[in-house]
Amino acid sequence: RADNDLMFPEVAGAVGPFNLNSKEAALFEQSHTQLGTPRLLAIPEPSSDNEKKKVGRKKQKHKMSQEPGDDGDDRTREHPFIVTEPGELARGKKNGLDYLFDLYEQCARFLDEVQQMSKERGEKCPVKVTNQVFRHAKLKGASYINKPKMRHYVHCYALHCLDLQQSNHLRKLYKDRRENVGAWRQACYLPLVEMARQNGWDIEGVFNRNEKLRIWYVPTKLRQLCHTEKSKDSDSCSYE
Amino acid sequence: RADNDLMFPEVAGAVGPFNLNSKEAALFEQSHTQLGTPRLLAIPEPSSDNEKKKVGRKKQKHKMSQEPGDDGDDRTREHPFIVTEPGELARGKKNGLDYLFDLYEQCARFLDEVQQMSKERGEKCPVKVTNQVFRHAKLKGASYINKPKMRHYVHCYALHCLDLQQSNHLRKLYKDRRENVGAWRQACYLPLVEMARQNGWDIEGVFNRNEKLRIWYVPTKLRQLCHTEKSKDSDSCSYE
DNA sequence: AACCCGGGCGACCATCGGACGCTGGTGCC
DNA sequence: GGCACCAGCGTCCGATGGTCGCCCGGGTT
Repeated sequence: RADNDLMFPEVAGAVGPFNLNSKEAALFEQSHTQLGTPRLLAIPEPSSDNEKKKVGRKKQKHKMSQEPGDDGDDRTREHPFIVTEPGELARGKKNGLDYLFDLYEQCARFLDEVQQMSKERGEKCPVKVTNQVFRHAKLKGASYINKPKMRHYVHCYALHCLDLQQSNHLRKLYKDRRENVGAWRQACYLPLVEMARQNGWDIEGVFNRNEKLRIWYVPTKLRQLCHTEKSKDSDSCSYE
Repeated sequence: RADNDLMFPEVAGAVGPFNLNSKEAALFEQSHTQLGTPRLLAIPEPSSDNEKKKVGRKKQKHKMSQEPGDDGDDRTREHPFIVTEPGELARGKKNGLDYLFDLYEQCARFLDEVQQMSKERGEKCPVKVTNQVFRHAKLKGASYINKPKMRHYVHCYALHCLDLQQSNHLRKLYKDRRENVGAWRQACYLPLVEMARQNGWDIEGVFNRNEKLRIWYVPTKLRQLCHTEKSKDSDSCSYE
């Protein structure tokens, strides 16, 4: 039959079910490039996992089979973030904000790779940091990157990209006040809402116009804040 | 607690679960504007349903409760398309290609509306014709628009947008040869692949550069064809 | 050592983009 | 009227964007 979309006989067979996208066949992933450690993890503030790098030990499965006397270093969970000022190294079992922001740059790099690959394979080419990118990052060994975390702090990174000055001030302020990360994170919204106001409330546009931000989805909460602020604005002056 | 993302007390309550997006609350939809019939359905070639417009009768449910002697006019399925040349009205219980292409323009209009609405509500604003747009079209009474159909013929519409001349020629050719719609549809791929070749195989870019096409996803089949043709190109000259 | 605070991220969910193939409309004989 | 063709579109499916809250790490007492 000629239909069922199998046109171009020479093509049909060759192209058919050949999308490695969704599983990213380990073949392609394991190899070389090693983005994770040499350049990237080294740059910012690796209080995280390369303190001693006891390499991968067995993954403890809920209190079972844990050598006694060895409380290991194969941490599963990343150390929590604390508010640090720019250039400051986090003390103790914590990670600083420079490290947090570097994670976003790493993701951008992983996105680049995914884009390159999908172009070579003739697949849909992602424009944003998608699930596929997180999966790719994991396969490349960047297990410290995960979706919920990255999405959680996107707007903090946004402020960092859009107004480094103000972002740095806020970090210093919240550090000196000994506020926790959650409080700092919340505080990052306000300056962004102000920026949106100055850009006709087009927060989407604000993101898209910035080279580094373009690849990140605007967080729902930020969009909502902009929306309600806009409404309050136009409420309070009853003309127009 | 201050976290759990409920910051800005005055905002939290007001904004919370107020996304009408996914159901499009009939309230907002039923009303006015009536895109469907007056301007749009009237323009092209409504061999479709307004021949007599016996308004909505009961939807027959698989041979049950059908007034005898009344084999009604409440057609469920649209009349199939036939290959028509530009300006030609389809004869009999068929629809012509001008009508098909108009459906795409209607979708663009529905997308506009959805974008307007989502901007007003501070929701994510779709850039492409998404499920939401099809749902909106249906709610607005354009029941003759549906996703599988529109996706099926996207590349035909693409040719129509990108090279009207060639599209028209192809239509005439296939009409004169008395080819069926499926054959014409298949034939539409080739000129597009050629266009992609002339644009560095960037079919995505070809779509995005065209005002009307930008809102449509590049069909998988077309992307795959471009990919395999590209491979054949570079195979056949062994240098580089 | 025990406790409690805070936040990392596993895992879930609604919805998405995408596709297949059944159903039945349609024209021909 | 009956049949064979073929295409419309209901309906499914894997994967996506987005989120919640459990679990436990870590600092404090």
